[in-house]
Amino acid sequence: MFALVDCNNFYASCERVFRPDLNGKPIVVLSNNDGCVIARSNEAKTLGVKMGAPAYQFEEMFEKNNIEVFSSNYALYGDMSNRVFNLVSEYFPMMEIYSIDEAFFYFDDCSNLNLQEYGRNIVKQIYKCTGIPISIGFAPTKSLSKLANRIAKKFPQRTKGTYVIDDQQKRIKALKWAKIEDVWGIGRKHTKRLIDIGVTNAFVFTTIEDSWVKKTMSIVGLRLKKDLMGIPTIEMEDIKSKKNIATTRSFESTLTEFSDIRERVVTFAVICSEKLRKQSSCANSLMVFLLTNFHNKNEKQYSKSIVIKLPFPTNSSIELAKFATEALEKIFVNGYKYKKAGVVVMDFIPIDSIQYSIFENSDSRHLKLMEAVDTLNTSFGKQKIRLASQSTGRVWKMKQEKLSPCYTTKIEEIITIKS
DNA sequence: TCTGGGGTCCTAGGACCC
DNA sequence: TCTGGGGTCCTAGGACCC
Repeated sequence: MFALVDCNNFYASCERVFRPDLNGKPIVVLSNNDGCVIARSNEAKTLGVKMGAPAYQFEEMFEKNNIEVFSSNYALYGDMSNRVFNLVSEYFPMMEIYSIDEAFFYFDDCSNLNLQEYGRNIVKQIYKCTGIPISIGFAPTKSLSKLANRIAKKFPQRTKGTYVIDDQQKRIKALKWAKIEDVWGIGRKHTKRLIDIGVTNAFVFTTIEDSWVKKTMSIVGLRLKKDLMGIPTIEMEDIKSKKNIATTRSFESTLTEFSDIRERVVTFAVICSEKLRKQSSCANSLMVFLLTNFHNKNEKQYSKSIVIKLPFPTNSSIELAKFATEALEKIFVNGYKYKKAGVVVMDFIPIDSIQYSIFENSDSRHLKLMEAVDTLNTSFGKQKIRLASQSTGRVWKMKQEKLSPCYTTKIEEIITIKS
């Protein structure tokens, strides 16, 4: 049996944990730079706030309906996520963290368990210990457990947060209930193609020809079909480390000068290096991209990316910053108003399997230095030690006007209890 | 007149997820 | 004025190899 555990309206729920006065009130959480709505409490959903809505278009509406607005606080959400899944993992033998607010669990034998009761108990315990409401879906395959979870979330009174698909009748009933666009793995493009041939729910999807599915949706679609039919096809994965690491940002305003953009690209490369060192990997290649504002139809558009192969694998901030600058020089063109850039590092190898070369200029000498930099930045705050090519005085900042305290990760911001 | 067959690797782009 | 960021997997086609 698989179980999918998903936190309800996760970011909004995190904001509520230390602000019980917000229970029952509408909350939205905004993306970086306070750009778009990326999370909503149920109350905000009911009021009609759409996922991805640009915040500036809704300011009046937020005000009028007393919607509490937050900038995203990833330190808080990351920490709360760890708390939740550390606790849930005690109930199952196998866990696959799927995202910040979801994880799959698997167990071979649950014949002596009443899953409905087991799940409800977990939901209750997690809420009691962390303050985060979760939902659980049990089913014999991964995609069906996603669907079971959706049902649990949609009918909280009836399900009390847990739904189990454990026989054919329930499976078919659930599939018929699920609109095709809500099925895990079926996005906008496939929805359109499927609706064009009359497939409007998940059940009909499981009845169409394999050959059509394979041709139109590739092997991925076919696997999904089998999985929904109750044949376990999508397996548990043990994710040890990432295959790509990206740091990308929109700028607070448009930039035209090479030096301004270089400053940011260097910082992106440095952040990528830090993330690489955290997972003990070195990158063999690096990509830099640069974009104008594609929302602004009146401006000349430009978008370019470049991948460069590194002469040796590295996770040194100094080396990666240097290569990222070289890459940027190749794609930067004067005369455009740039809005976004990013650095992606790729082709990793574990740090302990690097072959150092006698002849090439490998960077083993940076290892100690980077270690020292990481230690200092951990103790004294992010980016306290920077490269000279990063900005020094005027540090550019994201717009984060509604940031909540880091209740669980900064000692100065911990809650005070008056008794 | 007539021009094989079987691979690998890389890249760009598409589709999806949260 | 203002529109996020970070991932995964798959396929087709080109270049190259023997």
